[in-house]
Amino acid sequence: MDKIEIFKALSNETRLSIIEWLKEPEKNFPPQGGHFDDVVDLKGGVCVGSIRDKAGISQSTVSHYLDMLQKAGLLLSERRGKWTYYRRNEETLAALSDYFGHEI
Amino acid sequence: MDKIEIFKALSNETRLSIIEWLKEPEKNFPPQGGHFDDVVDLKGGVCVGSIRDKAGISQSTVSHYLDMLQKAGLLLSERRGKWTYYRRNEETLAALSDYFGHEI
DNA sequence: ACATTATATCTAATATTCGCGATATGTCAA
DNA sequence: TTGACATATCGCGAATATTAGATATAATGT
Repeated sequence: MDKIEIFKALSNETRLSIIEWLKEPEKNFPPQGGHFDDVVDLKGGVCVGSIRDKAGISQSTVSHYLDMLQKAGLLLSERRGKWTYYRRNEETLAALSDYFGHEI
Repeated sequence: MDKIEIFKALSNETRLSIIEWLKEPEKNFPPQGGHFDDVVDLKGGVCVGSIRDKAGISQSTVSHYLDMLQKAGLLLSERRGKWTYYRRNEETLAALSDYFGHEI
């Protein structure tokens, strides 16, 4: 867990919002995965387009942001057909919360 | 509590270390306030010079860093004669810990 | 095979941060 | 009141971040 990389990733209004929005995906985004015939478990993941719509920034920027958050260990992604679904990496977030509770 | 400003302030190895060092000032820094005749309560504060020595960076940079950390609400400062003593602002740090425990 | 759609990557202009030396300010001691 | 010391501020070039348009890749449907 690279704390510096994590704090840099969180040092931006939009990126911090993405993390917060993804805490309650069904509340903050439209239903996901309606395109699929068979039922797939998206684990609360949200596709890039939905995040882009919510954030109101360009596609390339949101893609870059999601990559930064993933590289920092804050998000996980899974590709399903044409779509990539991003969800929170609760493991890292719990470790971070732990860090603040004890080290800081 | 401006979270973005806080995360920016913590997005630097030296600045994050300063916050950690100041959790246990007597362990990480030489005894403070030896210059004073009468006993003054420094509340665990450490002077800029000691922080500069520990961090191994220039005086102007450490002064700037301490200012950033203070503006973000993470540090408090108190001037005593020629020296300025910096200590943690536990109120903000507790609020931040709370944020991670609940919002994130 | 080809057009369409979703996402990722490349490129580049602009903005911000980093970290230092130089200089200013404030404080004390002689 | 002058000199010495601690800290703060200024100014700057270098490095890095921001953000978007253009383009590439990957998957799907016809």
